[in-house]
Formats: sequence, structure tokens, C-alpha cells
Amino acid sequence: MPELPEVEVSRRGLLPHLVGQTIQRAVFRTPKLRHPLPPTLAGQLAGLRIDAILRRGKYLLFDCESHQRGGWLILHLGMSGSLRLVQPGAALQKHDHVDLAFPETVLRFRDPRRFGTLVWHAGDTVAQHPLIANQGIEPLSAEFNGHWLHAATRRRVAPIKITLMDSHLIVGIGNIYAAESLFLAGISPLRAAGRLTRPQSERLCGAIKTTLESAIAAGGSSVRDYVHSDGGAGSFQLSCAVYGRAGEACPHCHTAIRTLRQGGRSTFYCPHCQKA
DNA sequence: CGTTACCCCTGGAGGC
DNA sequence: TGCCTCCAGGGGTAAC
Repeated sequence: MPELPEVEVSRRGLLPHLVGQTIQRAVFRTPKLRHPLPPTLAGQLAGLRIDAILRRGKYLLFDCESHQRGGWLILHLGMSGSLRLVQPGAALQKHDHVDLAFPETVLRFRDPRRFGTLVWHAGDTVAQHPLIANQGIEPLSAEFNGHWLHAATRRRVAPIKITLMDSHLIVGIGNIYAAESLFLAGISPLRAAGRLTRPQSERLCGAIKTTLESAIAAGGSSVRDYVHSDGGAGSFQLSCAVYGRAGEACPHCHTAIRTLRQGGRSTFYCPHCQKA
């Protein structure tokens, strides 16, 4: 579920309910997600006030303040993680691993596959945390443009699709939006990144921004459902042009969408529209 | 430095 | 019905 747009939609949904609120109690029901959850951390979180919620790539950063022990909660949803705001005392579902209880609501983290991450970083220098410091450029930032993309890929022999998903280069683009962006730009996922022309780099950069922004906008209308939902599916839907549509007709030329494996992941593309 | 293989987990879908 | 295999929106690490 979570690529950059889903994480950003979650962040915006949480902001009005959590910023300025103080954690009353934290509950960890699982000893370990991707990283071990120190048993002492739950008690340590009580009394901290959420001053801001930022996003870096697919990481959510909760700025936690108090008199002398401020720090950051760094959260990643992994493959299957989700955040919800539930009523205090709401019934638990399987894989509900973490609760942060506030006076009027509970932030509940669910993650069946437990690829998610929750770590504490003491102090105010979260940008220096190893998980954050090595993150690549934000694709929705002004610095990310066709010139940057062209320059950054010159020495790369790997296929452009693999390169787009390298979070140490560019953050936030996962398997779905890599496929959708390349389709929108009319570029083959197999093309060596270093062989993109300058105009192609411009087009791909624009396609990435358009794809991510429209996905955020599509989620924006259902933010409340996504964050507040008791688990019912369907309120958060995106329509993909090629992702997950092997064998179906390309929306532009009606050629059958093809699929192949790249880096152990499925790639979807139109062999007619994405020849370049 | 860039690239690849492997690992962490659970659950759903489809074949037999 | 059960059992098996494969697949899934991620990413860190080790090794070449």
C-alpha cells in the first residue's frame, strides 16, 4: 500500500488530530517489527507532545517534545503497514502492534508482515539518523527536475525502472508509481538509466511529479476514511494505467500490457507506447 | 561506487 | 477440504 502518496495522505490525515496533543500512554504488543522495540520505550513516550509530523521519503517523522527529553519517532509502513485513528477501547484486530493513546483518540499501527519500522531518535537532529541521512532527493521538490535526473543517472547501467526505485537516489517511488510514471512518459522500463536523453529525462521527471501529485489528490478526498476506517477496504483506491493489468488493453493504443521481472519485482508496461 | 542476492514476515490466490 | 507454490505497494545488509 504505502508509497510516497499514501504516506503523505496518512500524514495529512493525522496532522489536525495529533499535532499539539500529548501521548498519554504507549502500548507495544510485539517485541519487534523490522527493528526491536525496546521495552522501556513505551513508558518513555508517555508525556511527550507531538509538535509536528514530517515526511521524508516513505518515513513519517513525529517530532516529540517535552521539557528535557525530546526526540523523534521514526515510522515506516513497510509493505503492509497502516495507521488508523480509533476510539479509545476500540476492539483490536490481528497484527495491531502499537497504540499511541492521546486524550481523545488512539493512533493504532497495524502491520501483518512486520516489515514496518518504528525507532526512537533522541535529540533534535533527526536528519542525521542513518535511516534518514541516506535518503535521496524528494521527487516533488523543486530541486528534482529533468536536469537533475539526467545528471544523476549518467553513470547508471541498471534499467531506469530499477533506478527510479532506489531510495538512496530518489525517495518515495515504489513498484506501482515507477510503472505508472514510465508509462506516462512513454519510456521503456528496460532502458538503461544512463542512456536516457535529456528530453526523456525532462518528460520522466514531469511524469513522476504528475503521477505522485494526482495520487495524493485522489487520496486526499478519502483521507478521513483512510485514517479513521475500522479496516474496511475500498475507500482508498487508485486507478492504474498499467500496474497489475497484464494482458489487458493499453488505455492509449489497446496493445496488450506486458509483464516481466526486474530486480525480483513485477514490471508492467505497454510494449507499443514504451519503446523508447 | 553500482549492482545483485538474500533476508525479514503473513496472507491471499490458484493449482492439484 | 487440505496442501502446496507463488506472489504481494519495501528496504537494509553483505558480498561481488
